Amino acid sequence: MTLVRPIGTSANIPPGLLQLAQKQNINVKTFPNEKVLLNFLAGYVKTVDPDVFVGHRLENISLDVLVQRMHDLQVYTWSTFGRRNRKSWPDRFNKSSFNNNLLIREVFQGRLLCDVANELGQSLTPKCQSWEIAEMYDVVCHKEVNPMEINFLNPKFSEDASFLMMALKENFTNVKITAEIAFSIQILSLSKQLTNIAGNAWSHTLSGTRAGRNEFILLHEFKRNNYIVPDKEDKYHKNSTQVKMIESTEDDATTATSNKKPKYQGGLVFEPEKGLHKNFVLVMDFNSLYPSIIQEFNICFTTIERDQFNVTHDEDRDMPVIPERDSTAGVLPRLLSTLVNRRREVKKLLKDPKNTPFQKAQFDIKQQALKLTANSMYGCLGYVLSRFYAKPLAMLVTNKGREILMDTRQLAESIGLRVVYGDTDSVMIDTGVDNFNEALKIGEEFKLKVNERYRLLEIDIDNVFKRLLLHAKKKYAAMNATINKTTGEVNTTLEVKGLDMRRREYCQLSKDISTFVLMKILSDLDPEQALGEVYDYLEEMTGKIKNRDIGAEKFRINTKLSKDPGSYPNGKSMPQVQVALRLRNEGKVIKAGAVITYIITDSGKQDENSTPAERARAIQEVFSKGSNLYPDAEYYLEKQIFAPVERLLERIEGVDMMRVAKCLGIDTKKYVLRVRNNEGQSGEIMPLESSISDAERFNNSSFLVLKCKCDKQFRFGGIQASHDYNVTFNGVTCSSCQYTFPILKLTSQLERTIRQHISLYYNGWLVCDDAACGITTRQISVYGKRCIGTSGKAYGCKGIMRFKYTDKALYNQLLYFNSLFDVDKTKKNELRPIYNFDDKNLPTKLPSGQVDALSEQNRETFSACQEVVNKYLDDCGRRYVNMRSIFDFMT
DNA sequence: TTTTCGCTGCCCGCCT
RNA sequence: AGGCGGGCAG
Repeated sequence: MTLVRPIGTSANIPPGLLQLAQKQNINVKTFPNEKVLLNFLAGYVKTVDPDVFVGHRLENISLDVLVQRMHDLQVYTWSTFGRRNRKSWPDRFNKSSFNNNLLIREVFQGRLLCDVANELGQSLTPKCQSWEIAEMYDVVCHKEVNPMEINFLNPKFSEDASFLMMALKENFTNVKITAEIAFSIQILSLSKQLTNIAGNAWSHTLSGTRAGRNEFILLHEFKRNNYIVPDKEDKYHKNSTQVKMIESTEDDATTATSNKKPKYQGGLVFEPEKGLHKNFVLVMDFNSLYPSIIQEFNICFTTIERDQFNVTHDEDRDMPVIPERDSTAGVLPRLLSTLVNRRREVKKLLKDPKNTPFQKAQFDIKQQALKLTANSMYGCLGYVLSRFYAKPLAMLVTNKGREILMDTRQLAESIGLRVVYGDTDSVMIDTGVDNFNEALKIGEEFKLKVNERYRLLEIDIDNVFKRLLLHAKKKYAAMNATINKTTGEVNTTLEVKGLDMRRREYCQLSKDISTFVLMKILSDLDPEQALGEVYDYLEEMTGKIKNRDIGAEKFRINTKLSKDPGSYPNGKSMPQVQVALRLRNEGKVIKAGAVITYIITDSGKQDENSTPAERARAIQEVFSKGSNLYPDAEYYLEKQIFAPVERLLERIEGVDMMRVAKCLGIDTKKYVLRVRNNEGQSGEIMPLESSISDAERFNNSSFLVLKCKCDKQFRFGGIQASHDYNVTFNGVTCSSCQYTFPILKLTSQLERTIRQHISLYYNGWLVCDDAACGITTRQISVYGKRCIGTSGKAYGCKGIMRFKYTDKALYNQLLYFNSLFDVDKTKKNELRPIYNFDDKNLPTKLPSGQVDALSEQNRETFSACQEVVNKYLDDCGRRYVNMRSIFDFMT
């Protein structure tokens, strides 16, 4: 049924609407004004007496308006929307308008409000990005629908019946779609199961919060076990005087985004071995780690002494003690054990072929609800406002989690397995084999070894990756391999976690291209060929984008506004904010928490200097007819395609990033600049890195030049062949006068040279990295690292000022001097040569036996020299870090 | 007669 | 470096 009233200032319904509705078989009722309509609706609700209202965004939009209008129009039968018969509006109505959610709750008391897009709905549809009704329909029901933009300000709605009818049908469709979504995600079934398990109010479960459910399940459980539960606290009645005062003082109502600092340490994440792994990689995963830890170690309010803890804010001292291994299980572990066992039983029923599909669906929901309940237990331990807040217990759980993960890694490595990554409850093991079954066998063996260490805790093989590309912590892509047991064939599917293409701020086109690139890189193709195909594809796509051959919907970017759009300090540079403000100007309601869908449009040459934020347009505006707006090819190619693709290919062997940039039509000058910037920034001081040879590493370092008593100067390169000096068992000897350098002379010359380098460094000459400018100066621009240019006023040159003698170069120089006296390196023949290989006058190499002997004989002398260098190196090393952090903005 | 909200770890981009 | 913003991961 659809109710209609006249729209806008007009007092009339467009003529012929009812006939049209009848013809199309749609039940439409018309009313002379809004008040009559609302009265009818109230009466209708009373007769139908529904238990549940199902809708899309009821909480903050629809019901808000409905209740407000009933109040303003003095609809006296308003209370039929709930089940309490009431005459006067709640007192709360006029005061504190900031949370009318509670008010709505009160009005609808006695009936359930089920919102498919509220927090609960969103938690059941994690694949959605904007939770628009059309998107949810697509994701959940796999059906497409084209949403219509309805602007009732348009006067045609009060004149043209067929025009209005379209809008009414749109509403009608949306209602049907919402119902379909609600059914599809089984939101009512699931919330009912959750409610049954926890023993709270169903209406509360439907609002989507976990804390309340958790509180009730614990209340019931403790009551059952004859415990007295902690009192409920509010602002007048507080039990704990000490801790919470501090924590609640700076709660600011104006900031929607809570500045939540972590209260205790959480899960452990291993540094990934970045790059492409071509062997089979096993993903070993502890099944529901935290609930299992609580059971395994008997962690409970009743088993752990925690009053004395949580005082010093020092984790090591506040960490409670684990109960004895054979102590009787506490309430919490028993509760979790019950939940897990019930789930196991339900899953058994699920597999029983005697059950109907309907019953199976019911069991499946129940099984899910049990899992959700068990898993939300831990989170509430660390929730400050929880009635059962227990930081010591939460700390203990995560502490055990870290311990277990480290132990698991150690176990793996002790039996020669390579752990390439791990996050909180999982380890990835590079098996080193390229055969699925072999890999599986390694996994099974490891699984046994791990599981025999624990009573309850269980690790399992979650996935087998044929290829794995690790990009950073929590960011990777993999070819997930499964084997067909009958044919023995290995199938693979792409699995991506955390990468740009998983994020809603990247448009579909960007995701498509990233997917293509990954499929190629992770395929069985010859690497060179794969890259070739990637280049070609990128070039082809660039052409299509520039020619506007790709539909604008592929360019949609989603971003959430957590705050009111007006209150962003940097709003000017944020496209979402600009779009939100435009929409608001058009009269749309944009509240904090809205997801903005927009496109960066082409400036069309009219305004060359406009920023992307200024050119951002809401999706509706782009699609409105005659808009003449197109996606900004340059912006998308650079920010949405090149950037993610660059990150994907970053560590792929043989990739030519310059060519990638060229394929995408990126201004290569810009790119070169950016690369050069990053080189210095990523601070490639890695003394541990032994992969590069000294010859390479110290390529740009100055040689150590010694001056003999006889005035002869020569390059000193450690124990290696030279025409100018020999190293004998007495020390360094000049070839022309046979003078042997005493240690003191050697060290003093070394020290002098080092000081020269340091003073050169402190001269602090800057040079602009733009070759066309090339200005050298010691003047530091007030604009930070920007080149001050020839004018001295920071325009005219876009270059970046860099230190001529960088701190890195100095550090490297010292390392080089150190290496000259490194006898172990000498023996391994790893010193940097002092002659070029193509030198005509190359001295004959020293025999290795002689090198070994000389090395040992001079070990003491040389280590004295190393001491000298190390004195400065230590000093510099420390300063290196500090200087970098202080002056980083201008390097 | 009063009402909200699970946890931590990590990466990326803007501005100052 | 800090602040702000974004929202992925477990």
